[in-house]
Amino acid sequence: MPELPEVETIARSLRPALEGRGVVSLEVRHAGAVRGGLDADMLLRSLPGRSLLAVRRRAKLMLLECSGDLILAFHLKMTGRLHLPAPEEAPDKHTHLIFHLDDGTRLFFMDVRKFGYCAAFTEAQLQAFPFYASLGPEPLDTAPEALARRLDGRRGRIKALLLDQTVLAGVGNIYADEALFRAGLRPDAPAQALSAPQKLRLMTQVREVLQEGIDCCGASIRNYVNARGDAGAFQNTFNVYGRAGQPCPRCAAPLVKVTVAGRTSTFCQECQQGGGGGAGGGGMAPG
DNA sequence: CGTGCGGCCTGAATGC
DNA sequence: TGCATTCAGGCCGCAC
Repeated sequence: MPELPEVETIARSLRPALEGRGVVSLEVRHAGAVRGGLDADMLLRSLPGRSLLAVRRRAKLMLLECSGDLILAFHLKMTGRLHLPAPEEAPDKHTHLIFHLDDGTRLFFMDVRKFGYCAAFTEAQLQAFPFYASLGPEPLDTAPEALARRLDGRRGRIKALLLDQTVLAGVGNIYADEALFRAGLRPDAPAQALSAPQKLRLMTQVREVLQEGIDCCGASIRNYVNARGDAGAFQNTFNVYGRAGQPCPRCAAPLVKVTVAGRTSTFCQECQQGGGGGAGGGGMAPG
């Protein structure tokens, strides 16, 4: 499930292949993959002949900036992929869009579960797109103090806020659980019970875990690979995600699983606290 | 304002 | 072996 580090990794693998290329044609094999902005028919008519100027990432969105004020925004959701196939590679049944480029290469948009989408916008339409317009700050471009302040006055469980893309952008279930472990905070801790140092430590750990994810080229859970098909390595460093029942890497107590904000959350009841207790509580050494 | 749930969608894993 | 159930979860819409 591509979160910020995975989308960033894919962007980096797409850049050398796409930037400066022209789009010759588009094949729409599943019209439902095109949503928002222009519909599939309009995109089919308007895309050919444009150049791909830049590959950008915002939150978990991949943005392909085209000539003539057109931006393709891809959300990969859980199982979406942007894939640069080998010349002989045939599209499978999950390949919904095929972009044919002027050097004879192709870009596949694939998604087994069809949650993901490609939406085409003008710059002004993108800025007005509600999901895009409401996105919070990029964690890696924002000081941890400023990120921590975005939790001030917020109620609700801390993990729900980490996953709320309007609070901060790009964190999903994996990185939320890992950051909470490193910060020594329970996922179900009430945000209003956290001290200022706890909030700051949490946001510092959010930034660290996202940066380490990028440095590892993402986490390969289930099917994630970059556009060239390479797996990431961050999954090898998980402390808690997907490890319910296994020993805590810090204290060896069995990790437990709870549901917070409708998502499975794994944490250590010994090492992760609820927020109220002493300010002295355990800070976690990373990794 | 916040919470919780169903829906979207399919394949892998699990259960009987 | 085979069929049914559960789980995975980003985001939205809705009820409370």
